[in-house]
Amino acid sequence: MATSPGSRRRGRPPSSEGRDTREALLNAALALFARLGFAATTVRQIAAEVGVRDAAIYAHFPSKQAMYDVLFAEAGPPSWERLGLNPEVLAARTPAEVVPELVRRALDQWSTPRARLFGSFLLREGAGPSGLGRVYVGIEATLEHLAGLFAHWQNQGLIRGDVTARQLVWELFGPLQIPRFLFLHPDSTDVDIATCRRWTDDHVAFYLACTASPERPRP
Amino acid sequence: MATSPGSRRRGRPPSSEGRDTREALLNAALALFARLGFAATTVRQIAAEVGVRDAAIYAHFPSKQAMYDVLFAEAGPPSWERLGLNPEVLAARTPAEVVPELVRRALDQWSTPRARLFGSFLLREGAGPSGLGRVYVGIEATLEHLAGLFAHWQNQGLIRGDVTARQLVWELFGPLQIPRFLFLHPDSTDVDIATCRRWTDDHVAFYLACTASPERPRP
Amino acid sequence: MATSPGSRRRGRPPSSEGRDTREALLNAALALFARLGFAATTVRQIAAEVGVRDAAIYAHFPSKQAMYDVLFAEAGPPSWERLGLNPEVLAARTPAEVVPELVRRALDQWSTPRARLFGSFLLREGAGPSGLGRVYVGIEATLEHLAGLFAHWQNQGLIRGDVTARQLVWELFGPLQIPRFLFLHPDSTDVDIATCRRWTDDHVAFYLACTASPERPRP
Amino acid sequence: MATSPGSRRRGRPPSSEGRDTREALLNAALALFARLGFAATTVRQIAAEVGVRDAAIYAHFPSKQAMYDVLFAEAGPPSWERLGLNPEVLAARTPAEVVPELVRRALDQWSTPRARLFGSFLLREGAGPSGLGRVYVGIEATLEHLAGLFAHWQNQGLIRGDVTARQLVWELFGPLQIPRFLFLHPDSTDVDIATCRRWTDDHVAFYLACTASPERPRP
DNA sequence: TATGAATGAGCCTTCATTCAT
DNA sequence: GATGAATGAAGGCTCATTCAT
Repeated sequence: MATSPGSRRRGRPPSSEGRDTREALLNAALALFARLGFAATTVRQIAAEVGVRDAAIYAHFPSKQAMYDVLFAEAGPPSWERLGLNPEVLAARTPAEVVPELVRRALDQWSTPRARLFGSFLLREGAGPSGLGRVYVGIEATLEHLAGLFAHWQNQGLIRGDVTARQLVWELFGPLQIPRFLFLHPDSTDVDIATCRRWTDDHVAFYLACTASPERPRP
Repeated sequence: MATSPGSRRRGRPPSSEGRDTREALLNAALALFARLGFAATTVRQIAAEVGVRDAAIYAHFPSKQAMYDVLFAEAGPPSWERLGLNPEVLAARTPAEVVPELVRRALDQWSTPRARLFGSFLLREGAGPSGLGRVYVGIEATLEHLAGLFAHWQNQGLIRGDVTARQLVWELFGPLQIPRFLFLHPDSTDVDIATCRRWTDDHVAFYLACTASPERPRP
Repeated sequence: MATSPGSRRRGRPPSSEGRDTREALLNAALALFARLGFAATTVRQIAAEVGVRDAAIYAHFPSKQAMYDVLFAEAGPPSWERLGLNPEVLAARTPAEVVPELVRRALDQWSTPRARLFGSFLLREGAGPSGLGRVYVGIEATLEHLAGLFAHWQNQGLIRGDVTARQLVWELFGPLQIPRFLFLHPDSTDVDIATCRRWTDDHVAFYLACTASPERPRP
Repeated sequence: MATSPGSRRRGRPPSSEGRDTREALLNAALALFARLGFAATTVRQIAAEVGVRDAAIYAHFPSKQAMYDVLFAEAGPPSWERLGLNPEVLAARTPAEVVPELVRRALDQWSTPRARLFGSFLLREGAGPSGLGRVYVGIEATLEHLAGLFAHWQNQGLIRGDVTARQLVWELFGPLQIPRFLFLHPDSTDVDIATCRRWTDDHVAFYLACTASPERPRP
């Protein structure tokens, strides 16, 4: 992955090499922060991964911390909008149809290399307010976004009504987080990802069985 | 917490001071590793926390890494045995009675300062096989230990039988891990701990409602 | 000799200062290794001698050991070629003329500050295979280079023929080594060097008297 | 050679272990100083070689430097007296008989492990006044001791008279020093020692041939 | 006399960063 | 925009030594 450094001549490179050195540096930094942690990652490593010298970094970022900050800001909650799942549309269908798709899409997103990197990155850096806090924000956003949908289903009698809609969402997505972080990390193999999917499928089946409205749906 | 070093004179301290420096160093290291991560923790910090000079560490451990290794080896799965929950005894009671107690005890253990430290420590260091892997081992141990109990309840018709006992255990404890790591970290306040307990209680209530055998218990 | 460091500002020095830091570092290291030995020499001393901070060394060499290795590699046998003594040319002259000149040139070379430094350096570092071994290689090279010349003289009856030519060379140069290392060290004064020359002259006179062919030269 | 430390119980050992810990320490120190040099030798190494802990050294010597000083003081010139060669007695015999014996005895002494250690020790520590200076003192003592003998032979016409007796001694022993230090070091093998002896024998033969009085001995 | 535990100094090296080019 | 050479701070660790036992 790392271009061998030292082969580069000095001075400003032809602009054909593109302006994406900055992007490349960010990617390298993300990968290394996720794998090693911020403190254990050196600017030399980041630069080497991109094939430049460490001093070149300071043409793009004022400091190592600044790279971290940029990444941290990007590491926002997974956007449900980006998932193309419109609650209004979904409301017309039944939980048995929608829930598996919901989970599948979430898993697809969590499985992307970039998401796995961000996940490890957040997990590592600060159990307290910083890292896991960010995960929490993501969860809250999900709850917010989907609670309406589940409430609608409750009103229709398609899903049990004896707990809040928020909790229903949480009971669906909360249990997925452990397999997610356990199996979806930057070094995951295909086997890991498949294992994760199996755990997830089992949970979804259980969830649907549990939450199906106990009484028969009203006519 | 940190005794001020530098005041001590040169040689061996009089035994009247009677402190177990080795243990103290391990505790300080655990706290710092959990809070800052291994790489960001310096041996001088560890030593200062105990009130000795950094060089004194090397009379007890061959290296900083060795301290980590000792801690890592200690950070085993939470022993269910130590929880004083005997499956045979529990089998005589109903899930509605036992499950909340089970969870309460687990939470009690996870809430201890030491467990919170170890949790953060493991979370930080190595998402892949090392840190979270250890968490996974803990989960597996739990599944192993309690699956028999749940199977017994299934046989008695006290709990739904349409999923495996293992999954029943997982559906109980899996969802607790996120609130656990979210709210039970080394810097948790009482509010954090209370919040965690509330999430947990909600889940237990939901779980019991879901898993109660759908057919009425056999007479 | 040491430029005072610490006055320099942070970044790259303006090229107007135009110094070859790498060479300067090697020279300083050689002097210190010779005087104090490798282990007793600190990188800070080396750097200070050159007027830079110790960290600057690592822009030029990967380690202190690497500096040693470079010097050790350089400390090859004194090149007779460099002495400008061509055996073919010398063969036309008599031992009584050539031998004193040979010795004088060797002594001139051994007397240079750099040669004295290398001598002490080699002497210090490893009596066994490393240091003195290198001296031995130098001696062997000399024997090799000059044996032909002495054999030629033997054939002409200009020098005694009852020992091998190799031994004749050795009997000339071997005895010079003790005064050499005794008096030609990095701290030699002019008096030391003069003393060395006196011992040497005495030996040469003795050598010529001894090795003159005992029989009268053939007509 | 090193007893494994750590097996010793604490406190004062039974006096049966003898009072030679001090001697053992000195021997270990000599070996290490010779092999590694003073600076590169640690008190831990010395102690370990003897099977005690480093702190124990300070029950016998006030400092590492003190050990060095004791050794250095011992490293006196090889005593010709100890060789049992009485110049008066030798004077009654011819150079052709005495010289080979003289050299053989010197070589025997230089070949002892202890002498080899002291040799390397002196060679290493201070090319200038300290180490080689000591060697020089040894040489001077030899010259002093034997000059009378050679002068006697000169008077008898048994050996050439055109150089001073002092130089005759020097021309005999000076050339031996290089093979001595080259082949007689602490790690010498039997092959090394044999090689040294061969070089030496060649030199002695050459020396005798050279120094035999050119004129026929007076009747 | 020997040990374990501690100190203070210092060592080699690494790191993030700066600056002239 | 990128580089090489430099800095200052610090980091892990070793060393000689001290002291209570």
